[in-house]
Amino acid sequence: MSELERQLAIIRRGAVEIIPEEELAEKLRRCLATGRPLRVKLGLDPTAPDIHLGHTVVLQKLRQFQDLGHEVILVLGDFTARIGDPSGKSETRKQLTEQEVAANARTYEAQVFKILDPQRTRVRFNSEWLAPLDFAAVLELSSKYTVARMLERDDFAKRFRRGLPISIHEFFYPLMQGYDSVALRADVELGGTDQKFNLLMGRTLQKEYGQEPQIALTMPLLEGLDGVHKMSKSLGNYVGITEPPEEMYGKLMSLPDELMIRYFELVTPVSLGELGRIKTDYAAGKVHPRDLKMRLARTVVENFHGPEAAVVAEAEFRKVFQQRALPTDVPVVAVPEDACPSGRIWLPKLLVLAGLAPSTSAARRLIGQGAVKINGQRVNDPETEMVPQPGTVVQVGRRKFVRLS
RNA sequence: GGAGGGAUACCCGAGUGGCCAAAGGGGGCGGACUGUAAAUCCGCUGGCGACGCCUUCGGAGGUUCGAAUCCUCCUCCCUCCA
Repeated sequence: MSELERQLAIIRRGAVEIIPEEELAEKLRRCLATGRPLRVKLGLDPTAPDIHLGHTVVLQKLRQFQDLGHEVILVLGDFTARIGDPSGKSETRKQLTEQEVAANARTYEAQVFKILDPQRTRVRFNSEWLAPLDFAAVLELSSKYTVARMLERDDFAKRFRRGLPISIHEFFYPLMQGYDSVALRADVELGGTDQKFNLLMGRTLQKEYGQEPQIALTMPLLEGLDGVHKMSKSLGNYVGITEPPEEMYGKLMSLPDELMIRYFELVTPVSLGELGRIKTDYAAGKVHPRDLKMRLARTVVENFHGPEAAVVAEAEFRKVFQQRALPTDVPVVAVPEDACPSGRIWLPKLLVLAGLAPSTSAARRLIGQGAVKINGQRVNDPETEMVPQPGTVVQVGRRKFVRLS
């Protein structure tokens, strides 16, 4: 396999579209000949600095570019964010102060460099080149595109058809993002599939400004732990990359089997060859799906917390969920004196105090449903009273434990 | 500016004077099974030391023995016309 083919294969991994692939090959060929790396751009929204696995799909791809010797430019859309929100239908997004943007940028860096190589990454703010544009420049920019083409964009088209409002300024978002590519002379821009229109805008504008157009590379939107909706914090189906190792490992083990391969492909650094082996072994039934999933969980945890942490997390998982034993670290909770004047405490009350149930009503239900154990002993009577002896372990469901102090 | 329709629990959505803490579905949570997967089955899904009481059906008043349901005003949303 030639170097060009090798690079193309790696870049293609997991990608939904590479528009157009021939041009990418051409750019790569030139790279190999001249030694000048590609400039690969990714835009980030500085309003949401909490990164989860879903965001890492694109970061992982950037990392692959870096490993191939290319250069990555992260564009923080501070200017874009200061103006408002493009896709929000009704609420105008609160404007960010410079301090907030700076703070978010730092948070981003801390997280992003868990995946990216800092040596080969540059971070830029788009206010750098967008803020100085005057109205004449904006007019020129906006003359490069037509309303009809703007309305081709899916969400605009939909809203237009339904008679929902589209503010004029929303048209500027793709223009601004596209202009980022012009300002940076990007060779490639990455994004989720939802970014396709914006990525293509970069191509169009670059051509208008006399540049060679960038390649638009779209990556899938990763499904979350529910296996249905895309991963997002608000849906609660996410794995945050700063979560503790045990948490991360456990969450990944609850992933539906169907998504394992996809996760291997999109969010782990396993090599293409290894990935191929995993796929065939799994398809042939050579691995127990559970074991493969454990490998996935281990790999991901390793990636963010290191190999030792991964080993510990796995051991912990085995202990708690396979052997049904107590976790190593059980949070300790103190029972306030005044909660049990008679020396005994009503169990539902205890569960609430310990944060194991939201209300005594809910606690009663849980007890009635056989979810509650004291020192491993199931309790079924909601009227149970007990002496809160230090060391007593209270458990609700499979994963909530508390030790009394 | 004119005409009409709507707002019900986490979401969708029934209910149009008492039997309503409010059908049904989704989601979620527990239990069984198990591989913290899927599928399946069962239960729960406002609060309160509780077979009773309290607070909930956009908001504020009113009618009534009794209101999610009827009346008045207000807020917000949608559809059609201009």
